Amino acid sequence: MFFRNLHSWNVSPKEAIDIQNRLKELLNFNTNVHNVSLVAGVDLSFFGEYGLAVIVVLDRNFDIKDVVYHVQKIEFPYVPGLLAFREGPVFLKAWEKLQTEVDVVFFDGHGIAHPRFMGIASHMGLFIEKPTIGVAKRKLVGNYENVPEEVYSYSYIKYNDKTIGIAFRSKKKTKPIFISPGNLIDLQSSLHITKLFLNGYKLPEPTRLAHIYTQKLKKEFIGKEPQ
DNA sequence: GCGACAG
DNA sequence: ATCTTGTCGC
Repeated sequence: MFFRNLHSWNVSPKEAIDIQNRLKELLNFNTNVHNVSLVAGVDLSFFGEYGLAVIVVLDRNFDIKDVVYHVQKIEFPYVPGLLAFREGPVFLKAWEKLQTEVDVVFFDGHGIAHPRFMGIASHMGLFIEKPTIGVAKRKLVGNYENVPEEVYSYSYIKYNDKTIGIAFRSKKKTKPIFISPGNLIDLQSSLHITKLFLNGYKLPEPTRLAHIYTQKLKKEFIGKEPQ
């Protein structure tokens, strides 16, 4: 699949922050996402010096239509707020291998619910030029009021007087998940489409399945390839 | 200085 | 994310 390379990945943490501040001006949330038939879920696993990215494509019946993955060395350290610089390069290599056209892409991490509105879902959204949604298991920045215990209840995440996402109770007796738009989609649509792909678990099916593949493929890889 | 801190 | 088994609760 195609993607636009907006900058070099061989940068320092400080340069990465400058890039994020520059790219955030390119984000667009005024798009209407209609006819969502195929979506993709992205996740990564790690072993040794390597990272393994998986992209799973699903239809609205949760049937798997395609799966691609890519393994390569990880160059950037994990720094809260700079996740895209660690996982982005691996994801993009897997994205190049994808032959199936999708309507929306779910990422395991935040979209604009980020100190500079450039979480991995937003960052990758600018590269692949497709609607992206960030679904994280934990908060990065912002504040939100207590989310009622009732399923599907939610509260908005505020950061510097701006609404950046939603803390959403996706399953009974489970902590909320954090949903935020990446690029080319608005907050309400992000919530709506995420609900569309929930399948009885805390995390939406695209991301949940991508995670399962990421763990399974890693084990196969460790057993075959010499390290 | 202290607390927060995606994966 | 990853290192790792059982265990408490719904």
